[in-house]
Amino acid sequence: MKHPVVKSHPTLQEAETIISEATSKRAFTILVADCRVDYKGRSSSKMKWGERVVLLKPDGSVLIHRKTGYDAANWQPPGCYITFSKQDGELAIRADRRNPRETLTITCREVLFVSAFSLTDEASFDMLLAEQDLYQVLRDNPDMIEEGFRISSEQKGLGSGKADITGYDREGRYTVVEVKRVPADTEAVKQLYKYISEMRETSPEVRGILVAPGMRPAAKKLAVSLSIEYRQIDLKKCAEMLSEERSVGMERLDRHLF
Amino acid sequence: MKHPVVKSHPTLQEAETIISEATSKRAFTILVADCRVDYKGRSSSKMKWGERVVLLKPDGSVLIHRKTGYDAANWQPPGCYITFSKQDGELAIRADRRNPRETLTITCREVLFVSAFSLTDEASFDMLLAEQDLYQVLRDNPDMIEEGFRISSEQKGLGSGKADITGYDREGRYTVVEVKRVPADTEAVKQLYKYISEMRETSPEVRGILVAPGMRPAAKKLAVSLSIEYRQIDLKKCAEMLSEERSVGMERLDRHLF
DNA sequence: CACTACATGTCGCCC
DNA sequence: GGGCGACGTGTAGTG
Repeated sequence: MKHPVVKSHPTLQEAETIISEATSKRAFTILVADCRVDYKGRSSSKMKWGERVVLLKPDGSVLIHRKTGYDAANWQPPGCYITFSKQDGELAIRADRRNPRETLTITCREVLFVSAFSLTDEASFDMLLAEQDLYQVLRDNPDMIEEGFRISSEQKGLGSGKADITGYDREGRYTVVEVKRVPADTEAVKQLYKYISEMRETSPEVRGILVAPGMRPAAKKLAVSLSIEYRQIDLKKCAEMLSEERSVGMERLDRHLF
Repeated sequence: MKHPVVKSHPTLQEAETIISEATSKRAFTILVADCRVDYKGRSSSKMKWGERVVLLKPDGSVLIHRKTGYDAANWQPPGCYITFSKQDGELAIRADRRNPRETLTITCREVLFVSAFSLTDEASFDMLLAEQDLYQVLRDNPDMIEEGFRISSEQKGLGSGKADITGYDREGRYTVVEVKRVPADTEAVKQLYKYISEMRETSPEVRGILVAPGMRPAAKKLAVSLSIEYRQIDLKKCAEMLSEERSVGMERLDRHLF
C-alpha cells in the first residue's frame, strides 16, 4: 500500500482535494459518505440521502455499496471518465461512460471517511474447473466421454454458435459433445440439439452427448425426447486429474528450466 | 455512521479483535490487507499474496476487490457464516455458505487498514424503466402496442414460462406480446416463439409481437422467418410518461393525505 | 427444491 | 462493433 492517505470527517473541500488527486494519480479510493445517487443510462435510478461506501478504482470503475447485498447499488464499469464539482455545500462526483452513454452522479453532503492509496497486487488469479478445464480433462481422457471416443475438434464453429467438442465414437459415428460444469438444464439440451439438427442435414446419423456433473429433471426428459445422450462426470475427480496433470507439467517444466 | 472504528496498520491481533467484534455487532467492515484468497465450491480459485480491499457486510456478504475491475475477484453472497482463526502470524477470515456448500478463506499476513461502523441508510432505491415499468406504460397506453389493442392479461403462465402480455388486436385475434427494455436479441424472439407455438396447438391464428426499443440484426432476421412482429418503443417517452403518471399519482395521494 | 425470466447484468472471444 | 455463450453469475417470483 503505497502513498496512503486516510482522513476521517474531512471537509468537502479536503475530500475533493484528496479524491481528485487520487483519481488523477490512478490511486484506489475508498469513500464513506452521506450521499444521494443518480444514474441515467440504459435504465435510471435514484437514491435519496444515506450513508454508503464508494470505491473508485484506478481503472475508472466505480462501485457504490449499501450496507447489505452482494451487488453494488449503483456502479460504473472500468474506463469511465470521472469529474468533480462542488456547490451549495455539496460535493458531486460524476462518472461518465460512453457506449452506452451513461452517467452516474454521487452527490455528497458529508464525507465521513476517505482513504486513497496504491495497491500492490500482481498475483495471478487461478481458477480451476472452468468449462475450459473440463475440455482439457476430456481431451486427455476421451474415454470419460465414452469408451473408445476420439476427439476431432474443440470449439468448432457451426452455423451459429460453436460445438464444445466434436469427434467419433467407437463405431466411427460423428458425435457432438456439449460440456457443462453445472447440472445441465433444458437450455443446454436445446443448445446441443440445435447443433446436431443443423448437422443432420448433411449427415443424418449424428449423435449428441451431454457431458455434465448432473442433469435437471426437466432437461433429462427433454434429452430423452430429442434422443440426446448424457454422460455424467465427477467434478471432484476432474479437479484431481487436473491438478495432477498440471503439477506433472510443472515438474517437467522445472526439470527443463533448472 | 455510528460507532466508527478506524485503524491504520493494526497488528493482526488488533485487526482480529476489531473485525470479529464488528461482525458480531453486524457492522460494516472495510479491510485493506495483504492477503491470499482460496475459494472452493462450485468452482475453485486461488490468489497468492497481494493487497486487496475486503468488504464484510452486516448481512454476511463478503466482497474482495482488487485494484481493477467492476466485479469482485472473490465473494460470498449474503447469509454466509463468518469465522476467524489466527496462527503462524496469519489471520484467516473464513466465510461459509451452504447450498451450494462453498468456502471462501482470506488469509492476511498484514492488515494495512481496517475500519468498522454502522451505516445509516434507509433510503429507497427507485429504479425507472425496469421491464415492470414498461408493462405499466403499455397497460395504460395499449395503443403503443398497436392501434386498438386490448390487453387481457399480464404475466400469464403458459405451459412453461409466462407471457409478458396477452390480448386481442383490433380484429380480435389473440396476441402474445413480449416486452424487452433492451434491444431484442435472438433469445427474446425464441422466447416469444415458444409461447406462440405452444398456443398455436389450440388456436392457430395467434400473433406474436415483440415490443422493444430496438432489435439486433440477427434477431430481426429470425423474427421475420418465424412471423414474429416487432413494434418499436421510445424509452425516453416511456420514462416521461411514467414519471408524469407517478407524480400525478403522488399529487392525488398528497391531496388525499393532507 | 426446481423452473423461469430479469439484470444498467459483465466479460471475453471471434468474426 | 455485433453475435454468442460462460459466469462460482445473483435475485426474485411461482408451484
